[in-house]
Amino acid sequence: MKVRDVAEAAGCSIGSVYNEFGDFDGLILTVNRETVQALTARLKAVPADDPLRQLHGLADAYLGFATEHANLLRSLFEHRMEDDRPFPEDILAMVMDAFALMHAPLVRLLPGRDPDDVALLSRMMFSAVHGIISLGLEERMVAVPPEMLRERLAEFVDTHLAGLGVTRSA
Amino acid sequence: MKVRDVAEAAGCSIGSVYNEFGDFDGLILTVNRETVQALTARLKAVPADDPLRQLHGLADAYLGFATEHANLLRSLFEHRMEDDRPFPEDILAMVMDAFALMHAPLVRLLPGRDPDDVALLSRMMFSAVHGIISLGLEERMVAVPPEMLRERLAEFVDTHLAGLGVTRSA
DNA sequence: CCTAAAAATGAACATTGTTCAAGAAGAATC
DNA sequence: GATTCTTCTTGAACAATGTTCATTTTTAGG
Repeated sequence: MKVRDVAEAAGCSIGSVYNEFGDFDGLILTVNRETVQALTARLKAVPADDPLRQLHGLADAYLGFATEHANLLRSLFEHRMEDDRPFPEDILAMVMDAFALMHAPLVRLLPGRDPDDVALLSRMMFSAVHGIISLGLEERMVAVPPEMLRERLAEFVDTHLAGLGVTRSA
Repeated sequence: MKVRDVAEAAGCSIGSVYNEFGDFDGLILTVNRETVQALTARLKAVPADDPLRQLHGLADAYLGFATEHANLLRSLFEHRMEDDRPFPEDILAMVMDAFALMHAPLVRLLPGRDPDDVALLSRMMFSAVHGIISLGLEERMVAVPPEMLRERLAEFVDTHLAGLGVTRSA
């Protein structure tokens, strides 16, 4: 993404882009905000009736979004602020909202556990799924091939839940 | 990293940097090669006597390397080639060598399984661990806090192995 | 209409990757 | 040692891109 391209696409001058977004970071962050919102909308569309089915649905929805918008997700997770400025709070809050959707079903599946423990478990599961998907879609390095990603991701979720003591029959 | 800084640090001209590395990509890739080699050396230092202890050791070594050289690992995994040129084969091969160290103990722990299956499982586990560590060290977004990363990572490995049917007593 | 505030503009600047003609250094031959 | 040829090194100049800001244009108020 280039400032000049944005200006041309918007039919305005370079200066106007700066008036609107402040600087290049502001431009990127605006895109990232829309990315989080689009992702959240997609995750919210997953049925929440059965927690196990919901977890699989969320993983699948995340995979779908990552497949269709690989660049946007990379921008969201890999962008570094200029001059070590802090990451905007509002984006963090939006990501947390999206994450809460993944946290909820795990809480239901592990009713006996310490809530703080479940919070860390869900963070870990999200990071793991994110890693599998993002490396898998890179098609380089050590990665699960994209065409197998869907079923293997489901398998991963099942395996990990089994390790946590969740029985599939429930 | 800037070409001019490299030239100054090396005590030569800008042109000499280009004679040596070709272009900016060549410079980055040279750094990435050293990164893979350093990582491999570190992983090879993990004792291979007991496969379960080895897996934990490898995860821990990976975390240690990522903690000490966050920028190098990011460069290795996030760098995109200019002009969509293909990723160098030799680096891929070196990464595969490093990865084989993680694959081997899992093969020993799952002797009954189809080798292709174990290959995919180990890729998935590596991607998962990579995701947990890289997001965790970012300290932003949904991530496992760095100070808890070590023990939680071990817990993750145990949980996933349990899900795969590996008993800790062995 | 006139004036003041607000917004838009794009030329000019700073940084950084890249090129390449010119010069320096070295090797080979006599 | 001198000459020539080859190779290496240099850094000025160029290209691409983020950034600034004095100027111009537009809008709003009276």
